[in-house]
Amino acid sequence: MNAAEIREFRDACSAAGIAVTHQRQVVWQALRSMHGHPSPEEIYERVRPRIPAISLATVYKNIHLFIESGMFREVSLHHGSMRVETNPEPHHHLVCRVCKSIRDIDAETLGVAGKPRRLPDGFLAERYAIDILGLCAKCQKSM
Amino acid sequence: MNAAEIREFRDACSAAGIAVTHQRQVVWQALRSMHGHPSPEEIYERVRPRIPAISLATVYKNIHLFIESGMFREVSLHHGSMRVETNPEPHHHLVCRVCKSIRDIDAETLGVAGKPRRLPDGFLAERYAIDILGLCAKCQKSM
DNA sequence: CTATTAAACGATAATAATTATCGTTTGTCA
DNA sequence: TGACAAACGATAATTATTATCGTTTAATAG
Ligand SMILES: [Mn+2]
Ligand SMILES: [Mn+2]
Ligand SMILES: [Zn+2]
Ligand SMILES: [Zn+2]
Repeated sequence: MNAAEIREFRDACSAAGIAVTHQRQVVWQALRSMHGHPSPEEIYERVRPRIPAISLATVYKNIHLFIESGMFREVSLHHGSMRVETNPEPHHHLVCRVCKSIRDIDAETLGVAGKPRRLPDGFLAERYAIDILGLCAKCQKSM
Repeated sequence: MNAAEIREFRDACSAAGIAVTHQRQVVWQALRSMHGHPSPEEIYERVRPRIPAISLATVYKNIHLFIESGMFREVSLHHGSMRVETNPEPHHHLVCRVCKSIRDIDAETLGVAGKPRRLPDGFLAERYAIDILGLCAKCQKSM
């Protein structure tokens, strides 16, 4: 809305090497104005009042560009389908953001321990699931 | 395959209040024999040589039953669609396994800190994503 | 060891999320 | 002010998952 925000958006686009389009800016501002963890559909519904003719595909394309360029992040990586854990031992995961591989790592090797005291809003913790996001050795080489 | 495993499967079924069927047992054994984090399709392909007539739907149904009854777990909860993070601050999440709500929690409140030293296989860590899985206050009451 | 009955199964249609295609429009840059 | 690649909208296609429904099977009571 304001000038500083528009400048920030333009700078982010040029840093990412993408064009400054009206649709892109409105999607970006919608995300800026939203709280929580919206789905593409929810973002679409937020954008539609401003650009009634926008396509859901455009929203998807721009979300992906924003994530690739680091302007926003995904809450958790999608693997395309559900995955079943076959390792019954308590452990955590190394997840590669490029090839999406998942490797087990036990809490000891990881060096984080200890359940917390009390959680906000009376949340009852049953399990800690730590994903370390990054690059596997193979994907580091191919860059 | 062996008697002890079959006994374990039968006990788990009766504890879960579900019938002992041939298909169910083969899916269970397939999961037992697999490593890593297989998808329903991969489990299906593993089961097919033993029961060529099995339906993919049956594999899905049994995976869900196994997860509901605690015989296996999902690698990470599915929210049905991708979610975009709107909070630019580093933080973690409280995820309710019943209503699938996601609440932000900052690392400080959580009381876990510290990047680890070196990760196995040359994995390059870029970000820690901690999901605390459990029950939100509302879902605790409705039980 | 049967008969009853609810649960489970297989086939397949339906749904939901996401991606691909393609002709048209619009930024970018010289 | 063009030329051209990038982006857009419409929509078809794909993928993952779930629902439906007629048939088969496991549980169990007698
Ligand atoms: Mn694992
Ligand atoms: Mn968050
Ligand atoms: Zn990788
Ligand atoms: Zn809940």
